[in-house]
Formats: sequence, C-alpha cells, structure tokens
Amino acid sequence: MKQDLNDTVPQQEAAEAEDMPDVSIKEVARLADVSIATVSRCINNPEKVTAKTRLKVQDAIRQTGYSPNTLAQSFRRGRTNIVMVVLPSVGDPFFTAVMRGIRAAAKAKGYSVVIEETQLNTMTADEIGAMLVSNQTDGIILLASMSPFGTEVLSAKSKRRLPIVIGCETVSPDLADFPSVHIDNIAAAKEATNYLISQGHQRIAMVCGQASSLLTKDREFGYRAAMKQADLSIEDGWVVEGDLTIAGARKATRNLMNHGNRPTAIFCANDEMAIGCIHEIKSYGLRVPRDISIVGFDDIRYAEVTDPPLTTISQPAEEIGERVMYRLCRRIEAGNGASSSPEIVPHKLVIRQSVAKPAS
Amino acid sequence: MKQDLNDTVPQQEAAEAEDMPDVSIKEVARLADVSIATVSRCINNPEKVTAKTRLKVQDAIRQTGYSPNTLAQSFRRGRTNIVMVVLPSVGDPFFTAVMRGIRAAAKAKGYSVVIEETQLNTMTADEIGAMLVSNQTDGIILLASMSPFGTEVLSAKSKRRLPIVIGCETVSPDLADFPSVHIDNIAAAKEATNYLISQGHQRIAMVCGQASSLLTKDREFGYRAAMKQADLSIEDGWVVEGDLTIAGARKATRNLMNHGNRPTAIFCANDEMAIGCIHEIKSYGLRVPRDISIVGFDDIRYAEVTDPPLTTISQPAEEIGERVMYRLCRRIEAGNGASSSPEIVPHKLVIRQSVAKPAS
DNA sequence: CTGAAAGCGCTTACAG
DNA sequence: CTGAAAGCGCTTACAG
Repeated sequence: MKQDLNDTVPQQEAAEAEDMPDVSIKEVARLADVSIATVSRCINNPEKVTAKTRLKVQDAIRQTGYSPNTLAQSFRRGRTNIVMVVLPSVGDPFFTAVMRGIRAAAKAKGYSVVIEETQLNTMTADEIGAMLVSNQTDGIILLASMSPFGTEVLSAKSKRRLPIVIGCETVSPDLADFPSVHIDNIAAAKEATNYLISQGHQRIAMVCGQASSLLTKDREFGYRAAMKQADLSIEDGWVVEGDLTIAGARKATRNLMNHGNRPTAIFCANDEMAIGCIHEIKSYGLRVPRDISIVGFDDIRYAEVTDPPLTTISQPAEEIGERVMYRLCRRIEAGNGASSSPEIVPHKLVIRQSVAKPAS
Repeated sequence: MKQDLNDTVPQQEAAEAEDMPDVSIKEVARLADVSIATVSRCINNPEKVTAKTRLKVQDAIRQTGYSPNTLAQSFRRGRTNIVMVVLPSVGDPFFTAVMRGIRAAAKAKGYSVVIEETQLNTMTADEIGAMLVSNQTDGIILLASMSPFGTEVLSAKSKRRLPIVIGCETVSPDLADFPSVHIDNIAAAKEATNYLISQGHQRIAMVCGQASSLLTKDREFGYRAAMKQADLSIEDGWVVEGDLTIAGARKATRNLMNHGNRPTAIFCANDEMAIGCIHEIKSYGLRVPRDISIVGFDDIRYAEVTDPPLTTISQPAEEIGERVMYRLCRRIEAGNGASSSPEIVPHKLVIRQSVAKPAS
C-alpha cells in the first residue's frame, strides 16, 4: 500500500523538480527527517538502512528531484570514473571500432572516456607527464606506441597507482609490466605474406608505418620472415614507409611504381594505406589485382566496399576494445595485483578480391 | 640571480617528485613558509602576490612536484572543464572531422571532451535526462537531431544553466533559443540536385536518412525543391531511406535498381551512403557514372579515393567543430547572455567524376 | 540501524 | 599583500 503510494508520485512533482535549482543532500535529509549520512547510505548502501527509512528517503529524493553532485562524489572518493585513451589517429576506422568496444565496456562499468589523439612516440617525457596530470583520470588505455622516454614516465605513474593497460600495440620488453591485449602481429603479417606467396608472387613489397611504431615493426618483421622462409629476396626500395594514412600510402606507392624492379604485390600495414595504394595504382592506369595484388591489414568496414574488395587481415577490433577496458577496470579495482600477462586475441585472413596470380 | 637559481632546479628533484605520493597544497605551504591561501593565489592569481613570495612558492612547488588536485578544484569551483558531445555516429568520417575541430578548440580552451554516441531522436525524455545528469559536464554540444520530447528536457536543462549548442543539424523552431552552427542544408541539396539536372538528368532519385533526422529532411527538401523548380517529377519509390550507413544505402539502392522506372542519377544524403550506393550499383554489373551518376554529401576523406572519385557537397567540418566549441565556451562563460543566432558556414559543390551525362 | 562529526583539497571573501 | 577561517557536498569511521 505504502509502496504503491511511493511508486505513483505524480508526474508533476518531477516536472517541478526539473525547474528547481540544484538540491543538495541536506534538503533531502531535512525533508525525510533523517541525517545526511542516512541519505548517503540509502543511495550507496541501501542494505544498511531499514526499509522504512529507505522509503522515506526515496520519497524525499523524488520530491526534490535530487541527484548527487558527482563533482563532490568524485572529490570525496578520489575517483573520477573517467578513463583516458591515447591513440595515434581517431580518424582511422580501425580505432573507431576499438573505441566502440571501449565505450561499450566503459558504459557498462560506469566510466566516461576522454580521448587523447597523439603520436606518443614523438613526445618528450615532460610533454607526456603534462598530459597525464592535466587529465585527472582513473586510468589510461594506450593504443599507441611509446618512446623509451615515455615508457619511463609511464612506469613511474603506474607505480603511483595510475593503472595503465595497452591495446593493439605489440608490447616491448620494457612495457611487460603492463597488461595488454592484442593480436599476434608477427604471425598475422606472415600469414598475409604467405598467402601472396602461395598465389605465385615473388616480388612482394611492403608499405609500412613509421619506424617508431612497434606494431608496424612487428608487421614488417612478419613480412620479412615469411619472405626469408620462402627464399624470396626483398630488394632495396621495396619496403617503403607510409604513415598509416591514405596520403602517406599514395606517396609510398609512387616510389614502388617507379622502382626499377616493380613488385607484383604489395602488403600494406593497414587498410587505410591499402585504400590509398589501390587508388594510386589505378592512377597509373594499372588494375588491381590484374596488374598488382594488394593485401591490407585491419579489415575496416570500407575493406568490403573498395574496388576491388580488399583481402586483408581481420582483427576483432571491438573485442580488443572491450577486453582492454575490462582489463583496465580490474587494474583500477584490484590495483597492480591484477594479472599483467598479455592477452592475445585471434586474427583471421579474409580473402576477397584484391589478390590474383601475378601476370608475369 | 635568484631567478637563475630557480630556473635550474636540478633534474633530480623533479625525478624524485615523480616517485612521491601525492602532495597537497599544505606541504607546499609549509615548505614555502606561507599559508595555503597564498599558494593558491600564486597558482591562480599570481599578480596578487609579491614577486618575492611568488618565487618562494614556485620553488616549493618545483621541489615537491606539486600539481593541484583537479578533483578538488572542480568540486570547489563547481566546474569540471569537461564538455559532452552527443552525436549519432562516431564512425562516420564526417563526424570524426567535426570532432577534430571540437578537440582542437577544446584543448586550446582547457576542456576535455567526452563523447556520447546515441540516436537522440529515439530516446525518451527520461533517458535523455538520465544521460545528462550522469555526465557532470559544463556544457553540451549536440550534433544529432532531437525528438520534441528531448527538446523539452533540454530546454529545461538549459534554463538551469547547462549551456547547450547545436552543430551541423538544422535547427527547428523550438530549438531556436540554442546557438547553432551549420551549413545551409537546403541550399546545398538544391545545388547538388541542380548540378545533376544541368548535366541532363531527369530521373533523379534520392537516398536519404531516417525520417526523424532534421538534417536529412532539409536535404530532402532541397532536392524536392530543385526537382519541382525544374519541372521534373519524382516517382513513387525514388526517395528511399538509407540510415546514413553503407549497409543501409546498399539496401536502399537495391530498391532503386529494381524500380520499374530506374533513375539515371542518385543523390545521397551523405558520402558514407554514396560509397555503399556505388558498390551496390557495381554489383549489378553497372558502371558509375556511365550508367548511373552519383552525388554525395559531406566530402569525407574517402570521397577522393572512391572509384570513381565522388562528386559531393563539401562541408567545412573541422571549422564547424571549432566554431561550435568556441560558441559553447562563450555560453559557459557568459551564460545565456551570449548570442544565440545561428551561424551559417559555407558549403561547396566539389565536382569529381561520379557524374556524367545520362546514357538514355 | 542511525546520527554527529571529521575531513577530502581547494578557493575566496573577510580582516588586518 | 597575506593569513585565518569558512565552506563547497559528499562519505565514512566512530559511537551509541
């Protein structure tokens, strides 16, 4: 009966509350005729309060339209429920997909996420330090490669109980203390290259990312390993640096097109570059895959609708995002006690139509 | 001399500080032998403090590695320096570009931004209310259409001094109180359609967004106006709804392909859909633009590298983002006193190669 | 189960 | 120019 009453607080009251200035916990306490401590308990530990009191308080909350001041809560608790994710390129659909996973998990766990787009590997230790303190966050997700400099700063921060986890990036030994989740980039790149080889290609080039990106290094490493294993040589000038962007790849591809010994296939370190690569090849009047075969990496959503549809390595981007966020939550909650072993997620070669047998 | 000394605090001290537990303003005050009030002033209003004291304090700050607890600051000041941006699709490169502008401006102004991806027009008033209170932000940027329901909630919030500004979206009369910055969507859509007409097309279809999206409505309106003005009729089934995604557009395009009176040109409400549209047309063995011409909207970075390169309406996405963020800052600082007239930014028809004269 | 009280780290009138 | 003090809105031992 009483319950019913509480459940049917007239709409109007809520509407009125909407127009009221902010109510604090004091008003609620006064109205319910209890202490502010009890109001707080009703909200955060309802089981510590009698059903009767709880109802009184809930009623008062409804009448006032009260909701706790999260600023005060954050301050008091010493936690913001905000995490920061650092990534090199928010525009890359691959990272967008990872972010989707991160956001989903964050929402489920009650966190907000702020994004910092930056090439971590080009920052000085001071800059990184400044970035970290200026954003008062509960933890950090790193989707970008670090300079050794940065690593030091991060390790220091980490010791001061700023949880950090790494996603996508291959983790260098000096970062082994941090939890991470990523695919096996070396194996994936090998697989991509081997596929090209299995189709009869021998002159295979690669467009990779910046030299300072570990992830890119691993993909290059896998490519080189596969070539070596197949006894195929890599000519000078066949490994060119894009910067993971369309524009960078177009420029890199031009170099490849002008190479004395033009490759019959190109392995791109990401799909974004594969798109630029295909476009550039076409601008030479050549056709993909008839004249040159292309393999990408990431399987972004555009890979399916490029012309031709792109053969590429698929990463479970959203899953990586989710896992990395949950991992961070565990660190935030359990501290450095939580496991820090790397989590390897599976990749997959997705065969579409950008690879054919070599013409020559 | 003294200045010099201060400027050359040995590296080591800073390094030490890195390892220390959090220092509060009290430690600094003790070390500098002043009150915490003075320390606070040194940081926030240095001009209110003697040069001598200032140096003493700055020294202590350096030695301790102190940086103010932003949680406490936020709480005390009642401001978080966080803004929220609500948008329908973080994956759309157009919004990514807008976000880049927002982020740049936010950084310049000392704000962090959190993103909320949601179809505002499908949410109930309660859901919107919950979303708003759960994120304690200083202001909101809306890049998504609102239901009338949502509008009410927002107006109420706005009266309670939660600054809101609208970007990209056309603003309906009931939202006229909010500042906004966007292109003239009607005029732009007209221009796109007129271009098709000028090339000799008469059977022109449109793939638009969800019915509930104002922006989409405006683009459709512009298209219809242009058709009418040219005395061209629009057959039933020529205006189909994608949902601003590749997949949605592919489905919509299939309907167009199967239409008894197949159009010779298609105007897509955004580039993302144009990409899906082109892909689908090709899957019928047809060619763009030889068989069907396509015009997109937004000029995302892929527009240039589609096959064929896409003719589209270019919006100054980053500029919109920057302006909308600066606009929000003004609202946060000046309150509702700040201007609320809409800011119209220029668009441009970018002619590439997805339009040809009709074959028939 | 409940209340009185301390305290989180800052900022800012208010005196002096 | 500087300091002592109040207070922002909460949460949480500590008594009772």
